[in-house]
Amino acid sequence: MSARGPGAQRSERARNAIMKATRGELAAEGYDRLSIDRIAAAAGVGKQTIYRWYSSKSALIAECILRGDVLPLGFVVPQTQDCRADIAQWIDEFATESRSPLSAALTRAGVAAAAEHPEVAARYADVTRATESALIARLDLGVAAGQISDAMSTATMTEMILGALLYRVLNRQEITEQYSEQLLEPFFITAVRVSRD
Amino acid sequence: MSARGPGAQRSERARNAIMKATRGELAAEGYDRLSIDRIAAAAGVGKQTIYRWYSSKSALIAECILRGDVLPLGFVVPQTQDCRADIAQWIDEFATESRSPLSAALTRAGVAAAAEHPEVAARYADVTRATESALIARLDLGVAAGQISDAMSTATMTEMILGALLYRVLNRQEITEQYSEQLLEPFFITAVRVSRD
Amino acid sequence: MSARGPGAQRSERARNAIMKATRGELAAEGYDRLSIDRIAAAAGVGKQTIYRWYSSKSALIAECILRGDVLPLGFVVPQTQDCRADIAQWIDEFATESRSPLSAALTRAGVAAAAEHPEVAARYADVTRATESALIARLDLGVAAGQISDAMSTATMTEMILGALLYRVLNRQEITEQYSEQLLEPFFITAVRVSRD
Amino acid sequence: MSARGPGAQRSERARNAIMKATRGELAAEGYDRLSIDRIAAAAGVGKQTIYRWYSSKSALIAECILRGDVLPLGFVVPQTQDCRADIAQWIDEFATESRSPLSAALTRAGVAAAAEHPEVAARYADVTRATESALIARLDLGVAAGQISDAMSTATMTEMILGALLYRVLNRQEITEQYSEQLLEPFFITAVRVSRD
DNA sequence: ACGTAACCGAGACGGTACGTCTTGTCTTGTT
DNA sequence: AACAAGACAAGACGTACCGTCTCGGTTACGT
Repeated sequence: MSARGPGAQRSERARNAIMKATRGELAAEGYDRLSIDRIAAAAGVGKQTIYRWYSSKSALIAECILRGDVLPLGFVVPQTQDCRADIAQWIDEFATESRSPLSAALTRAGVAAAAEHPEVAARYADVTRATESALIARLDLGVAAGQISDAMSTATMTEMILGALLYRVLNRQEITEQYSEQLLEPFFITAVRVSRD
Repeated sequence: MSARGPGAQRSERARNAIMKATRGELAAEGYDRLSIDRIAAAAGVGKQTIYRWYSSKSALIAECILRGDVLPLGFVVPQTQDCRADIAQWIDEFATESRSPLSAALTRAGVAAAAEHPEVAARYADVTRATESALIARLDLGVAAGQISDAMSTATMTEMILGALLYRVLNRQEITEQYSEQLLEPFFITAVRVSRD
Repeated sequence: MSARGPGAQRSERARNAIMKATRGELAAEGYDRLSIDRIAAAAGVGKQTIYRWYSSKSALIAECILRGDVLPLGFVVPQTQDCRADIAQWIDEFATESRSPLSAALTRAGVAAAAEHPEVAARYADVTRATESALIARLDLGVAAGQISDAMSTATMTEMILGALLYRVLNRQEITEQYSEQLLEPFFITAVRVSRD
Repeated sequence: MSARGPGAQRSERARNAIMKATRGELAAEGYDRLSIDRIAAAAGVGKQTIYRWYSSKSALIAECILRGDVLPLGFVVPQTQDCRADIAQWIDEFATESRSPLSAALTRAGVAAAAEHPEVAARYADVTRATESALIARLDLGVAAGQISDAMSTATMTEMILGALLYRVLNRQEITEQYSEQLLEPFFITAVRVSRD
């Protein structure tokens, strides 16, 4: 029946159960207060199975983040004609997700973990880098199209946008629609602005 | 004259020693891994003396933040004629402070604590609010003086600036001078920009 | 009259309240689990007032025992013509008292304290010695009257009787009337016995 | 073969080390003043390993008593022709053991624990019951052989003897040879006595 | 009559030990 | 071999008391 050779193969069932349980614990309890025993019990898994694959609590969270289970950054940046609308849509998706208490709790837990542990921060950076790159690429196109001023680096723009969004989540403030819109205001050369000048 | 009933008075020496030791632990170990036993020992204080006044580890960190011992936000925003230079100077001071590993570690620990615990977040907000208000006030003057576009809220500008700065600290990236300068670029109406339009 | 210098006199109210509260704690909680803090609170007294007069928990219990508040040994041994009836009556009084759960608990607590602390044992001995002496004296009269065999020491008889009674209290077994009567059986020369031989 | 599911089996090494360390603490410090932390350290065992198997300090002492580590009652009652000599020998063994300070301290600690905690008292009773039964059985043979008066219950005789012996240990008085001998005097029908009547 | 000294209730202090919880390792038996 | 279960050593957690010290305030002697 089994396609296995000698010795059991790594159980994908166990891996997924661990990830799911970790995500649940992270959301419910936060980063500290998270208990490996509880994760093992919830996943129906022996503790050693966790420690076999993850050397520590931080490594476990790191993997969780890397899989995209924690930070709500997995949205695709659209590529229409309208640069501002594309970025705005990505921000809206993030904002919408962040309004779910569970997702916000996960984000905070992930940030806390990254703040505390360099190894988690490294994984965290892998994920944010992907998102940053996508946003930067889209903004670069906007610069090329003359929709965005080239007076500042698009990388810095991205950090300002992501920074402001995370700042709101960490401070437990809602990311309203108006707020989202305002984030783009300073970067785009608008008709209104041009005409006013 | 005394405002309290009978019984020994609270020892200010103990309180200060606890705060100082807590700060040291935060910087050295981070928020989790922080040990009350070690703080008590370092402060030369009984554990109960800590627990008498702070109901939990989080409450202790919260007080530490409120006293301004953790986040490097205590700088005064200058009030010269040049709005951009004033804000830039505040950012430079923050950036300089953030280059100290100890200060960066403290900031990360504080953010992690705030991310995890609403009560810490509340204290954290008390402190950041003061800084935000000062920056907003200065920016508002800049708007009035026509140095800044009124197309977006100064509060949002402030959050974008602080968000970007914290984002760098959390990601363990240095806040370079160029980065600092770029943060102001999108908000100020410059001669170059005007002429280009 | 007073041999003391200036200053407030010892508060008899406080002393009594402490003794009463100690007795209550002993009966309710037993010897360990007894808390000076709780005694002070129950007595409406500062802790220092307890420590001023009693150097330790044991000294406090010792005083409590010495005042006759703990062991039910304060009964007078009657002196009628009938030695056996006199001793039997004393035993009955002890037995009756020992059936009160509170009194039995106090006795057990006192024995536990004496077993643990030589200083308590010394006070305990002061109290038991008085009782032993009274019983020995009455038994000696019985020996002189030919009612008791002189083949063994009356002191040992007394220890066997008290030992058996305490053994029952410690083991939480009731001291029944039959048991009390049997305790005297081996020591008295009875008509029945003489005639049978 | 195994009656248990998967998982590590209870470590007999740990159990024995705990018992040994508890006995040591009991003798050295007495029942109160006994510290679980110290026992764990002395036994080279985690505290949780103690609490996993013993719900409380009292339960730990109870087990210690049940294993015969505390009360010196493990001697066999001889069965020769001479009942008085048999009982006398058992008493002598107890008396000899009780002269060891360590053994006396253990006895006092055990009695104190039993006096304070019903659960300890129950285990204590399990142990004393075995000894009582053995003594009663031997005394019953003596009654059948006409060496002992049947005027009183042999159970009560046993309690008087054990009570007197414990009374001496608790009061920190030595059990001398004369004292031991006198304990048997009232129960046995001697030639002298018969002739006197 | 008044100051001085010992008392008092209250309660904060530096500590010890508690009993619980979590971590990461190790062992046993099952799949 | 990989797994679930779970015992283990280590040690941090927050709680309860300990015995000492300090705070204001209150007697009650001795001058």
